[in-house]
Amino acid sequence: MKNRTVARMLLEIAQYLEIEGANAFKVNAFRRASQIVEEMGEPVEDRLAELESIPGIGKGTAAVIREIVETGESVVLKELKEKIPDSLLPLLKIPGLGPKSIGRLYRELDISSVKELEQAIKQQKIRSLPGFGAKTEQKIREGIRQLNHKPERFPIALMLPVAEEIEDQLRKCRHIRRFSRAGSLRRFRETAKDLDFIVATDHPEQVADDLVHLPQVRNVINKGATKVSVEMDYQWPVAVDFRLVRDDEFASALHHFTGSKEHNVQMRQRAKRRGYKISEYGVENVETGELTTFETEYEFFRFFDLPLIPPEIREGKGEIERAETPGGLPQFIELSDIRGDLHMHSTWSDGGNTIRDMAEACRHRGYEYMAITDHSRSLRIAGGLSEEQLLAQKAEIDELNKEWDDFKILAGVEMDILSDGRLDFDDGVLKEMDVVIGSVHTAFKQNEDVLTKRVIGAIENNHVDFIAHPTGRLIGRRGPYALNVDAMLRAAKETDTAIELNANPNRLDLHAEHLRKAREEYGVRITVNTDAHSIPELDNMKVGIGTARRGWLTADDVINTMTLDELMRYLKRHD
DNA sequence: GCCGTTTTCGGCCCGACTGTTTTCAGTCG
Repeated sequence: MKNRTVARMLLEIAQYLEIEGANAFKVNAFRRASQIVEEMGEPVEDRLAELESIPGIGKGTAAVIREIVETGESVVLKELKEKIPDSLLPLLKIPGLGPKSIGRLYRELDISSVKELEQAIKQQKIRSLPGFGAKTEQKIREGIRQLNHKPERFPIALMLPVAEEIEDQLRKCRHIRRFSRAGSLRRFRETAKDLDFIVATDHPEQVADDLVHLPQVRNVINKGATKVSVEMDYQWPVAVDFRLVRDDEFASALHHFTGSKEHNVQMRQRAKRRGYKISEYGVENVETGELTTFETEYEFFRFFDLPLIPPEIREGKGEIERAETPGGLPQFIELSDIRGDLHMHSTWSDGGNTIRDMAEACRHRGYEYMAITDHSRSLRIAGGLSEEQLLAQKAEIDELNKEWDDFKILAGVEMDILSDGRLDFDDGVLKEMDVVIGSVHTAFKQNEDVLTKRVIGAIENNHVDFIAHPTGRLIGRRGPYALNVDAMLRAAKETDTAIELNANPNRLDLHAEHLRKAREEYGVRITVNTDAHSIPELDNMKVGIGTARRGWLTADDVINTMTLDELMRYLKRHD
């Protein structure tokens, strides 16, 4: 029984209870239990004896978990399913329609599926219900339409350029004192539902007018003195919220709308214990009613005796507790710690720019080194290099390196790990290269055993320095292949081989949870690289660093923060 | 259902917005 299955069943219990109209806190208890099981590092069946000692799990939920693990079923869930048809659950996804309304629609109009709901709307049955009206009916209709036509969340690769474009516009707006992105994009979550911006201004009405006239606005959802919601026209309609606040409210609003929800709940619980109330406007002393505001988030956290908790780790996953321990939070990696990019392509294989252009671009970014790592011979579709071409390329790199004394190009290769587990070049070639990357580009469908052996085989080769985009997933398009990540990390630790965090926003691979595991459980070295196929893609390092911070990484965990000398010693350690 | 350096009972994060209402419930973030 997988943790995911147990979590899924607990969540279903929560959803049925919610529709039934059960106590909201009881619902929340099951939802929380579901999340705890989902995020548990080890199999839940190994922890059956100590379930009640986990915060958030008590007598009730522990009994249900044990029952599910031991019998595969839950009596509670079974009984709920008999009372409430499972075809009601999809209705929970309709925006604007919540569990209370769904419960009433079912009990009073006998509606038990999206189809029946659509029919009832057509027959104008909804508006006849007390408390519902014509507008609500239309809102539900619109909600169903959205559900069918729009992905729920957009990948960060799509949202980042949109956010950057909006920020360019905001910089040009008059009457704006300062602004910041907020929400899940500020936390560098890999997908986002919408975009949030906090805007400080003394003239909210004028700014609101300017915002609804931004070029890409296609639809104004909502326009008031504190909030402007619009839909912007990109590949899909993108929902964008602007919160207009006074300058002294800016820090509190920014914290509030950056979230995550779980982080905010924990901060508010902490405030409450101390006799304060946190809102988006400031911190209120419950006894005196006095409101404290802050110039910056740093001051906000300091008010609660905490260091600044970076947005990227505000997920309610132990960051507040860790900040309080004597050691405090780690010193998280920053973009300025990166001294070079160790994975990129040139016109020699499928890249768009020459080696010289890529080098100048890297030097311009303040790097001390970079590695050219074009594809190897088997990857024909990407113009993979033969042995001879690889050595010729190395000669070109040696020539180029004479031009700078403050910068060095390392000669590398992104070598295919073939489907039968062999490597694309033999050791004689590999030992000539400064950087050797092992990558899986074929036979993604292999089973876990075969695929994991392929990757570990590459790790065990003395010349392989790191494994690129280890799980192969493409966010929103293709899931990871069946790699046993724990087994890979163990092998990487034993051989002191690094693992890549591929900074391409379509990949972000390894993802944040695996990175945190790599650091905290295995102590594996990571390398953050862009895998750039053209100069602009070198800027993806920003997203990579955001993701590294989500994974709680420090500069010491990442090999391309080393000086050139340190790095060369590290790369040579096996040769 | 969960939880307790104020509590084993009585709380459980907070506010805005919307649509339906004469004072509020539901939904959302």
